[in-house]
Amino acid sequence: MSKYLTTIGEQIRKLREDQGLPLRKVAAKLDIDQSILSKIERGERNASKEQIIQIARIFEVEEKELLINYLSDRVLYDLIGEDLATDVLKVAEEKIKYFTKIRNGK
Amino acid sequence: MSKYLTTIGEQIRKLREDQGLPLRKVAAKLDIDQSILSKIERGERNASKEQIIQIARIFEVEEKELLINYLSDRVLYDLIGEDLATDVLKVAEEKIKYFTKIRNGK
DNA sequence: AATCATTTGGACAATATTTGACCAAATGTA
DNA sequence: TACATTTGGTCAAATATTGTCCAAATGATT
Repeated sequence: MSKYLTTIGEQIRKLREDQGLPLRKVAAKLDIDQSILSKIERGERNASKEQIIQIARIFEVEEKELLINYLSDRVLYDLIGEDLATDVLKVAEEKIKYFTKIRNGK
Repeated sequence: MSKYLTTIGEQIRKLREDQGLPLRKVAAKLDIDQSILSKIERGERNASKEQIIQIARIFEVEEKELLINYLSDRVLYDLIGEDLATDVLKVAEEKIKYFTKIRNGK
């Protein structure tokens, strides 16, 4: 079972609540309004990559862990309602393999 | 070897050139300026999903074939410069499986 | 070379989307 | 009740997207 089967928003909310911090405090560190953070946690707004990195620092978790969850959510967002979604991801993987192979000299 | 190891733009250009059509003609059918189509083919601009569907009709190819290439390009665009790209795609696939399972009752 | 068709690049305007502040209402808690 | 926290909605500013238009570059033909 992967540890990523949750949205980035849910993950952030859990981190915050586990530390017993109010939106206000965390939002202040991120230099945004608390209502924006509330919306990010509920998936109503999008966080920027920079904000995700700051959040990783604030809660002292691996940047990578949050980024993977964040980016995979964004990828899925592109595919909302597409029944081709699974095929698309497979092709995307092939392309990445192919292009990185090319980049590293044939 | 997959048939998708090309960008959607390259694929469109190939379809057009194989039929010996100028940008002007195809652009007219799409109701956009030829320079825009030129940019789409070279990956400098993005096509809309509706345009991709029209293009499939114009060249009489499977909508699905173009859409998969189109969407996978968009997915990869989100991941430009990310060395986590492969991990992200794997997690995205897991999430899709997971959520569609949820949707279909448990 | 001259001409004509095609393609490309860049400036520009119009439109749409994103981002965040702000504040009031709702909810939770002591 | 009183206080803290969270949420929902409106608004303005900033940014991104989309397409037109036209001139320059490139390619093909005679």
